[in-house]
Amino acid sequence: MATGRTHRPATRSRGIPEATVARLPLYLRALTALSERSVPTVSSEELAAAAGVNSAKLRKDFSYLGSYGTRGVGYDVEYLVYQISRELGLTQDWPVVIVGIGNLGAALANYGGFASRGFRVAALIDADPAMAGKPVAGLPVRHTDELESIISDNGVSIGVIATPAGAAQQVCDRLVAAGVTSILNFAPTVLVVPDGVDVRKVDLSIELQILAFHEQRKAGEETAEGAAAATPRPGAAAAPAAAGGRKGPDGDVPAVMPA
Amino acid sequence: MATGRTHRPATRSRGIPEATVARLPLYLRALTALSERSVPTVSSEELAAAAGVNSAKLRKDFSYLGSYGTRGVGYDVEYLVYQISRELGLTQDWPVVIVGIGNLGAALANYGGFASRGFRVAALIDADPAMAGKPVAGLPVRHTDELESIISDNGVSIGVIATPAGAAQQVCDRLVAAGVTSILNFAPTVLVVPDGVDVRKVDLSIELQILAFHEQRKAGEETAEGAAAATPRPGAAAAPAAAGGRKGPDGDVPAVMPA
DNA sequence: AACTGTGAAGAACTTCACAGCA
DNA sequence: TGCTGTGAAGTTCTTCACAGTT
Repeated sequence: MATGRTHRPATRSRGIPEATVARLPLYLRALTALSERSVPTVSSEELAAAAGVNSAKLRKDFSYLGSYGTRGVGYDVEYLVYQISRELGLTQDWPVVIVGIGNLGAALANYGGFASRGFRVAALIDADPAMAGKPVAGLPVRHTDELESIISDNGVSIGVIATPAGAAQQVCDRLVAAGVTSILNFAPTVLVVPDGVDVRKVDLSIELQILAFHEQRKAGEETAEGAAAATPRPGAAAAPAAAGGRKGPDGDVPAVMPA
Repeated sequence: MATGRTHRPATRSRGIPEATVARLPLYLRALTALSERSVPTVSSEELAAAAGVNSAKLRKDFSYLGSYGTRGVGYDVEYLVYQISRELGLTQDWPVVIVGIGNLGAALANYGGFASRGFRVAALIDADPAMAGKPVAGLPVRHTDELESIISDNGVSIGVIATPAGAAQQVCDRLVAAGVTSILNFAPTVLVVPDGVDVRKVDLSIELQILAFHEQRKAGEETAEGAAAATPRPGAAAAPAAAGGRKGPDGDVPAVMPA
């Protein structure tokens, strides 16, 4: 999903399809679980089931990485864990900064899934002076003034934005100027970044809206099938006092940090 | 991205492509912003820029909904807000429950983006008896024992799971048994659900891993191309004893709720 | 016999480019 | 003239089905 502007033409190098890259972390998780249970090998069928995809897709995905399996047997779990980790760049340490330590930022700081996969939270940054120094997840919150020095001192290239929408672009600009080239954005805004910078977006409200769409469909099917209020075609302006109500400040995202 | 098992063949009805549905919330957000600034109409070009997509795609997307624009002019903002809201099912009220009130669950409960789009948090549920009654985001946390009655009393059909991985499937089963048919899963597990139930997955660690992949590529290109070390490459670490190391409990997700 | 690796067919999605309407 | 709506072409992703290997 969303990799805003700047998504390199996916060409160059021995390109692995984007869709495949997006599934590698899934396989890695399933494999890690098997590894912990000391399972030595898996078939594409079993692993696919554990990862929630179908086996043909999994085999095709792996074929882009190389021939890491053994016909008639399956894949060596440990070996595959290593190969996928390497392909994803998880065999190295990635220092990360989280900007915006509100509810969400704090949740992210406490999230255990980062450390276990090569990501190290280098610093937590917030614009609220009152937060400065306060420990969150064992790290003292630093003030936004220090953003640039933190980034360069730690060689940070990945930034996580968990500020309110209004502050996101500004924070993004500073991160990029300081040398960050990959951004994970939780703020409900489209970030504009220069070429060469990757942005991925996670939007809680969007996911719910997609669910609502399907939910509505289900409800519709039950009653529909037959008749009743079909879609009121636009034609004229029909739409009642429409749009009304959908106003008001967009609230979105908790966190501190005044624009 | 991820809609685990059970993703209805997308057929039936006057099917809107899944990819289009996933973008409607994006358009809706951009339109809402325009609406707040009292902008009466937009061209596909302008709206596309605001939503971060290209205009041809936007026009194609809208063409699946109907002909809501005016040639030579553009789209009526208010009218389009209404049509998209209706299509997404946001003109009705969706009661939602959040299960697992740890850091993440609390962040979700405080998230303003829900209420402003037709989602109402009907209840916060946690397995920790010590949490029961404690107010979070203005709502008292309820104990898991009450899960079934809360769902049926409020006619909840959408559930959000923010528990640790170990508890997710169990919670999911109970939600489904109680009547929930759409689930937004933040736990790093593949949920198994019966047909007819939709699952969407949001995985913080996966997004970071995808960024790391691209980041690694960039680093590789720089040196490859020939010249000096620009971006301060992250910590070495090589990946010696191969596969080893990647062990240890998967920690993941904060939150309470013992398995 | 069991299971991988992969060409080839098919489906979904995106982009082009232009006809058509206000 | 300006901009939408959409067939058609192009691209990416998925699935099939089977040859190849242990």
